[in-house]
Amino acid sequence: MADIIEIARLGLHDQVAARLRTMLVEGRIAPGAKLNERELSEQLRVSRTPLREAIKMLAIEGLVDLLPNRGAIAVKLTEADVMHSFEMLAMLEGMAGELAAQRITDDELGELRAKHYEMLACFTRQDLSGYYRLNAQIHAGINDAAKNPVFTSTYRAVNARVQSLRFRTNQNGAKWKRAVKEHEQMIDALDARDAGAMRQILQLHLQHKRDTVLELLRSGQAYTTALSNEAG
Amino acid sequence: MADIIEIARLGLHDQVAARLRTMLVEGRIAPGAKLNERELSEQLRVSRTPLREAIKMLAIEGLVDLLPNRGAIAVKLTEADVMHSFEMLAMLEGMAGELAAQRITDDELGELRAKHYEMLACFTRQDLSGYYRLNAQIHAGINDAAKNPVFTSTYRAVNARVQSLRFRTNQNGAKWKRAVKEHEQMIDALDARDAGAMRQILQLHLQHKRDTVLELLRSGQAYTTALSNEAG
DNA sequence: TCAGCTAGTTTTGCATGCAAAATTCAAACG
DNA sequence: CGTTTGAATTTTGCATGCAAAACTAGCTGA
Repeated sequence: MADIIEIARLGLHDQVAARLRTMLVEGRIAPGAKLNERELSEQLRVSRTPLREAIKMLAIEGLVDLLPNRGAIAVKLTEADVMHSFEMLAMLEGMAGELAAQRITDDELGELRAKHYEMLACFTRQDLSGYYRLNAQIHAGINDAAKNPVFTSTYRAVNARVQSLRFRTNQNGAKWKRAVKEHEQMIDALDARDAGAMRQILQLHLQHKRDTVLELLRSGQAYTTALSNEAG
Repeated sequence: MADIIEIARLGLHDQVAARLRTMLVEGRIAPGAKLNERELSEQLRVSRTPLREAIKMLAIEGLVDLLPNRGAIAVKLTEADVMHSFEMLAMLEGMAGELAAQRITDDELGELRAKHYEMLACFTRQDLSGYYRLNAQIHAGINDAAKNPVFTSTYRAVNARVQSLRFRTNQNGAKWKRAVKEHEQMIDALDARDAGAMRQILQLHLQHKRDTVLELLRSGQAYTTALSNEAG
C-alpha cells in the first residue's frame, strides 16, 4: 500500500493562486493595481469562482488587500510595512539559521554549497535573474534545513510580500559583492555548525537587504512604470 | 475628509470564516472531522460559494486541510506539529516580548496589568473559561505592544492552530498556579522594561504550555469524545 | 466468506446568472 | 470653471445549476 505519489493535479483554484502569486511577486501585477475579476478570469481562462477563491487565499497570505465590495488590489507596502516585514524576516531567518546550523545534514549542506557555486557563476556573468533565482533557493534551503515546516511556510509567505520590491532593486556592484560575501560566510558558518555565527550573519544580511529596499522605496522608483503592459 | 469608521459590514465570506474559525478553535468541529459543504451552508444559512471561499482562507491559515476533490477536514495536529508550532510560538512571543518591553506605553501596560488582575480574580474563583479568555487577551496585548502587525497576525494564526488542543487541557492546580506566577513575572519584566527577562519568562511560559499540550496528546485524551454533537 | 465489480447516491468543483454596490460620465447647477 | 447629481455601465458578491469525482451498497463469483 505504498503511497503512490500521484501527480494529483491540483484544483483550479490552486493553479490560479500559483499563477497570481507569480504575477504579484514578479511585479507583473503592479503594487496598488486592481485585480479585475472579469479581466483576470479571461486572461487565465477560468471562471470567476476559482479565481475568487484564489484571491481570498492570497489575501490571507498578505499579497493582496481585500476592499469590501470593491474587490482586491495588489498590496502596496509602505515604509513601515517594509520595516515590519523585515523585522519578522530577520527573526525568522536568524532563528532558522541557528536551527539549521544544528540540524542540517551533510547532504543538504552539499546541495546548498553547490547552489552557492552556481550563484557565484551567475554573479560572475552578471546574470541577475539567475542570481535571484539561486539566491531564493539558497535562503529557502536554509529554512528547510531548520526542519520546521511552520517556519518554512511563514517565511515563504512573508518573503513573498517583499519580493516584488526586491525584484526591482538594481543591485549596484558594491552591494551585490557584499551580498555574495555574506553568502560565503553563511556557508562557512553552516560548515562549522556555528549556530551563533549563522544567526549573526543572516540578521546582518537581512538588514542590508532591508536597507536596499528602503532606499528604493525612498527614491520613489519603487512604484513607477509598472511592467504590467506586457501581453499575457 | 475624516476617515469615517463605518461599521462596514464585512462580506459573507469573512463572517463565515470568523464563525468557522471559532468552531474550529473551540473544538465544536472536532480535529479530523470533515467539513461537509451542504451541511455547513444550511447550518450557517449561506450558499456554498462564500462558504467555500471561507474554507480556502482557513486552509491558508492552517486551520483546515484541503484534500483535492474530497473537501476539507479540520486539522488534526500530530506531536511533531505541536512541537513545530510551539517552537514558532516561543520564538514569536519571545521576540514580541522583547520588543514589547522596549516599546510598550504606560497606558498599554496599565491595561495589561488590569487584565492581569481580572485574570487573578478568575483564578481565585476557579473560573477556567474566564481565565482562558483573559489569558488570551493578555498574550495578544503583549504581541500588540511589540508594535509590529506582521508579528501580530502571524502569532494569531499559529496560536489558533493549537488553541483547540489547549482548550481541552484540564489545568491541574499546580500547573495553573505556576502559569499565574509566570504571568506575574511578565508584568514585572514589562514594568522594569527588561527585554531580556521578558524574553526569558515568555519562552519558559511557552515551553510549559507546550509540555501541557504534549501530555494531553500523549495521554490520548486529546481526540476523544468531540463536543460536536451539540445542536447548532 | 470475502474480494471485486457495478449501479445509485452524495459531494465536490467549476460555470453561470442575477441583484446590489460601485464607478463612470455627462449634463445641470452654482 | 469647478462641483454636483443622476442615469448608464461596470463590477462585485452571492446563489444556483450542472458535470465529474468520490463514496455506498448491493450483487456476483470465486
